[in-house]
Parts: sequence; C-alpha cells; structure tokens
Amino acid sequence: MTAKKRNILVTSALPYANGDIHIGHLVEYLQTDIWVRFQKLRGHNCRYFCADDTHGTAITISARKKGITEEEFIAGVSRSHQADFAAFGIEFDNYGSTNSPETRRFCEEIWSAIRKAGLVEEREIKQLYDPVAQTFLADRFVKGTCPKCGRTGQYGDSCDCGAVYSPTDLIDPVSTLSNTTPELRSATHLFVEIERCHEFLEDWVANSGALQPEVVNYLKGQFLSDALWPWDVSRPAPYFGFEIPDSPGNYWYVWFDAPIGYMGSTLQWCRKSGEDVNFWWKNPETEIHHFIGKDICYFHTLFWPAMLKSAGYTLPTKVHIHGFLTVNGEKMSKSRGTFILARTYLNHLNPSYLRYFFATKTSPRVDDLDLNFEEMEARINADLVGNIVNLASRSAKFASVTGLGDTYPEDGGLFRKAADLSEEIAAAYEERDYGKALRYILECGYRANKFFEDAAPWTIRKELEAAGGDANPDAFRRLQDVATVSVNLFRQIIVYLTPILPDLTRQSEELLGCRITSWSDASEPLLGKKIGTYKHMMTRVPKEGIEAMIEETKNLNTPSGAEQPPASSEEAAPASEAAVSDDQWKDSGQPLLDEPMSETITIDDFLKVDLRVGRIVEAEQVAEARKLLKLKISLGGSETRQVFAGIKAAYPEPEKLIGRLVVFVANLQPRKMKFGLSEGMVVASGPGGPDVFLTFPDEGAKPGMRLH
RNA sequence: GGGUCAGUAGCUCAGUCGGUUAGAGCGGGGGACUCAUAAUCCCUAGGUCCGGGGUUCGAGUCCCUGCUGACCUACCA
Repeated sequence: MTAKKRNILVTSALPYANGDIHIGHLVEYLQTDIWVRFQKLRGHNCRYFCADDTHGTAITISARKKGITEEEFIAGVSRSHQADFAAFGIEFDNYGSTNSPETRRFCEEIWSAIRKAGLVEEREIKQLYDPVAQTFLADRFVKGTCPKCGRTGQYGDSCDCGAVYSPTDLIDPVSTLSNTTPELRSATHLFVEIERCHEFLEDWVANSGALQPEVVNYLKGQFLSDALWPWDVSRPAPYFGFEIPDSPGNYWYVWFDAPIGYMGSTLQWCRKSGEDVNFWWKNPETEIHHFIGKDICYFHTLFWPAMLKSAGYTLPTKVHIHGFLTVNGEKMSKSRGTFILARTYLNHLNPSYLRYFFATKTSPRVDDLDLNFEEMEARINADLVGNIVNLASRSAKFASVTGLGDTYPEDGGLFRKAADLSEEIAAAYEERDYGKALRYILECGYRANKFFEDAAPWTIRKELEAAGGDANPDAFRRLQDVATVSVNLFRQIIVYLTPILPDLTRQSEELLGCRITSWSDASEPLLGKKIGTYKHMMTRVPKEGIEAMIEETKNLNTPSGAEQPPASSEEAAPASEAAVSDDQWKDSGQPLLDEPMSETITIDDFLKVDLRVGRIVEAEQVAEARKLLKLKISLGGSETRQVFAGIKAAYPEPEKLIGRLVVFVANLQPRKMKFGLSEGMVVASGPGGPDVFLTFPDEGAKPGMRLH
C-alpha cells in the first residue's frame, strides 16, 4: 500500500425532507458508507458529509397539512432520517440541512460568481397561479383535460395519450392544492445560460475521468450533442427557500441549493472541528467524490460542475452513479408490500443483512440492483453464517482453550495468500466493486474452513483427553497451532469485511481482545493472546422476519391499515345495524362486514376508470389454467379485447356466456399473463371461487357505451 | 422513434490484451465428518456463451445484423 495519505471528501445525495428513508435510499447511503469506512481503514483523511434537502413547494404543502411551519416540519424529518441512518450503521462526519446559514453563504457566493461570469439572464414567463393557495403551480400540481384527446384528469405536462404540452394549454385546469381554477400570471424568472459552458462541459465529461463510460456516452448523446437549455433556477414568492439577494421576491429553486448543501454541511463541520473549508473544497490535493442515483445524473454532471467551475471550486474527482433498487425483480410497490421503509426493516431484520446483501450486488456500473428475498436469505446463510461466522465459532472453541501461540505456525502459505490479496481487494473497494471484493474474501473463507477440516482439531483434542491433562505437550502444541492459524485466517477476513460489516468487526474484536484499526492488520498475524469465549455473532435470516416485514409494509399502505385503524370497525357498525333493520329484503350485512367500504374518492378519481358495456363474443377454457377463462370482448364495431378472467369455477361452461353483455374496465393497463395478454377486466362481485357474479347491463345497453 | 446498457450452467454472476478441454458460489445428486448456528469437507451435475452473418490460423471476447429485456429520452429536467 502506498504511504501517501489522501484527502477525500465524500457525499451522498441529500434525501428530500418530505418522506421517510426507505430501502431504495439505503442502496446509496450504504454503498457510500462502505466506501468511506474503507478509505478510513486505509488510513486516508476521509470525511463523509450529507444533509437534508429541505426546500421547495412540496415541503410547504406537507407542513401545511400537519399545521406546522416548514422549519418545524423539516426539523422532525431530519431527526427521523438521522435515526434511520444511524440504525443502519451509516456514519456521517456531519449531517446538516440545506436550510442553514452555511448553505446560504455558499449559495450567495456561487450565485454572485455565476452572475459575474455573465451566465444569468432574466425572462418573463407565464405560469398558472393558485390564488387560494397563494402559489405558482408546478406542472404536477395542475390537472385538467388534455387539449389533444380530451382525456380528463391529466397532469400539467403530459397526457396518457402521449401528448406533451404546457399546463397553460390544459382545458379546465384545476389546482390540485385547492381544487380551484388557477389563473395565468406572468413572473420574472432567472435562467442560467449553461450553454455558455458547453465547451468546458464537453471536455470535462470526456476527459476528466470523473464519470463512468456509459454515463459519458449518455451525456454526449443526450445533452452535449445539442445546445444546452437555459436552466430556470428561480421561483417567485412564496417559496420555501432562500431569497435571491439581487432579485427580491425571487427564491432559488430547490435544485440550485441542493448540491450546495454539500458545501454547507462541510462548513458546519469545519466550524465545529476547527478545519478550513477551503482545504476541502478549494484544494487540488483534495479529492471530491459524489455518490448519486442515476435519476439525478444531469444535475451533478452538468449544472454542478459548471457552478463549481464558475466559482473557482474544485471539480468532482468522481461522480459515482448507481441504479435503482427493484424488489423481487419489480419496482417497489406499496400494495405488494415491497415499498419497505428503513424503520419497517429494522423492526424485523438485522441491518447487517442488508449491508451485506447490497454489497454483494454492488458494481461500478449504473445497473439497477435487485433485492430478492430468497436470494438474500440464501447468500447470508451460506456466505456469512455458514462460511465466515461459523469459522469463528468452530475455531474459537479450541482457541479459547489453547490461546494463540507466540509464533505463527506453518499453514501451507494460507495467511500469506490472503495477505497477498490485500491490494486486489482494496482495488475492488476503491472501484466500488464490492461484489468482486467479496468474491476474494469468500475464497479466503473457503480455504480457511478447508484447513480447519483437514487439521481436524477435534481428533487432536481426543488425543489430549486420552493422555489426561497436560501429559501430552505435543498434542497441545498441535492443537494450539491449528487454533492460531484458523483464528488468524478468520481475523484477516474480518479486516477485509470491516467496511461492510462494522458490527461483526466489533464482535470479533471482543472475541480476539484486540482492536482492528487498519487495513494492514490483515497482513500481521495476531499472536500470544488469550481468546475469549465465543458468543453468537449472527443468526441465519429468519424467514418469518421477512414475511412480517412485508406484512407490516402492506398494512402501512392500505386504507384500512395503521393510518386509520378504527376505520373498519366504525364503518362496520352501521352495516351491522342494517343487517337487523326491518327492510323487506332481509339482506345480510355480512358482505359489507367482509369487505368494508373504501375511503371517499372524488368524481375525478372515478372518471379515471373507463367502464364500458362489452359483449362476450368468444369464451373458452384455458386448459392449463386453474382459474382462468379466456374471453373476447367486443366494444362494438371492430373493437375487441382479449381478457383472461378468473371466473372458471363460477362459470364452468363458458359457451353459455357467449353473446351476453358485461361491464368492462376498458382502460386498464394490459397485463402479460402466463397464457397471453389480458387487455382489461370484466366487472364481477363475490368473494371468489365458485361465488363470482358477473355484472350484466340492463336491456337496451349497447356495446361500447360508457358507464357514468 | 432516438439513445445507453445488458443477454454465459436451474438461480446469482466471473471471464483481463481474441488463444489451447468456458469458470465460481448457491441450488440439485452422491459421499465423508461431527469442532461448529443441519453448519463444514470431498466428488458430481455437462451450458448451440440469445439467433444469424463476417474478420481471423483461432471469438463468449472484435465488426455487422436480428431478437429479447432494463433504463433514459421523445423538441420545458
């Protein structure tokens, strides 16, 4: 290892102060934390800074909903974020907030620099304004009818039909904040003419080495091949953020101050620790590493370097860009129970599992990363518990009897071999290729277990016992040798794993009676020590923990769940009364009890569902399917849809359905099923199985008619 | 429609500058052992390296083309 001590400043993207930390966030913070711990273990002067991203309209809205000020709101979120991070062992040197005097200081400095550089232009733009909520409306806060196809309930920027437009083009626009009609107002906005940095950016992107090759391609093809659009960095009051000093009534857009929050957080730490902020941000001898997700690549690879460059700050040494998290191969989903909050995870599973599993999946590429629970279980159980922790468990049992010898015994070159891997493993960590690092580390584990197996210390112990006490010093010596080797091989592995599993290191230190403070500890054997009694370091992944976590996530997200716990009982009460009421039909209240009413929706919500009268023109069994019938629904004219409906048990003779009219959900996203594409849904009631009852329109209805 | 990336054993992946019989872990099958959290160790399973062309003495590895998938983008990030 080179003796040169590097200065390394590291950041993770600032989490937005508008929601809880979930496992998707953790992909980034865990991989950054691992990288930082690695650099520190290598003896470098490394600091990790982060902060909450606290500005913008969304924060104001959330605070209002709770009836508190924005400052109160973000303070609460910050506490919760930091608690979650700490529980996962993510250690920042400073965790700040963009709503801080330190961040404001840098905003002002950088702003005046880009003003001076002639990058700022003013322009009038027309925008929808909500007079009730007293705010200008971003695209996603306006809904209305698409000017092209006439669909209702579309967002301000685009329609499901594919049309793209500006919110001012919407017919009957409605503010989603107040449900009132917004008015058109014009306002002055400030734009950064980033195109003036085009040449610099092109060069930096291509030649700095700061970006992954696929990112370079992406930026070149997607942005740098054309003129760069001016960047709108201001928002008119009221806006929760910092007022622009030379443009009263205007505020910096949240994305202007977010990356500057990195600097603000650094300064905060500098003030506490007596360091010079310029040593970290204006120093060619200091490296700056940003870890971000691919969604915010644009801001960090174009705007941010342009801002830094204009203000004379150090450009990023490396922007480490990672992909998104999927769960069981799909996007995280609230209803499937895979939109898992950090806290929910912590309620059921050991954070080390996730640290380890994410590490196995981490590569320097921008690829998405999949969390498959079965795979996670298998890898933790096999790699960590079976291979590595088990090595400690089995060797410590003997080592605690014999202690470690004073000289390192002959081990067939195993210790040497693992020590020789030191730089390769380090290189893999450095490149953020933790999966590769772990492959090397696990090899050490296999070799160590094999050594232990071949040496068979349990048979040596039997020799000892047969001889009775100390009567066989040779056997004792051999037993001590085996223990010394295997404990040391274990310790090497633990040194290498320390960035990923700091808790496991702590437990190992206790067992070994010796701290692990440096990467080079892996190259020096530990000798002449007593070894403590082994205590379990890690248990296998509890299946029920995973299930309970998913269950809890589902409950957090269903209307009848934790948010409104009394809902079902309250609503059930009147239904029970109905059951005993004296109406002539004597209908039971049971169905309503079985499936309580959903929460209230607006007419717009309802209109989203396009219900049509359809005629079943074909109906057939799907031989291999347990529950499905294949239907062809005509909507009149030549319009037909193929549908797979789970009604086989209720309608065992599909040919009897042919010709009948049904109510049909016509705009449901098509779904690929095992037997083909299902392009909608027929409406039916009942609990399922044989008790499914299709809904038939009254006489006179024609295929294609919409239900209102 | 344009772009980026990927497609290697049931699963997750490794395969450096093109070079000899394509690898690992998990899982499966068989065996051994008992120190250890049913963990460990040994043996084994045989995949047209997505398909098709081409370059080459030689291609999983380079070029072209097709297919499939993920993501981005579709004249406001």
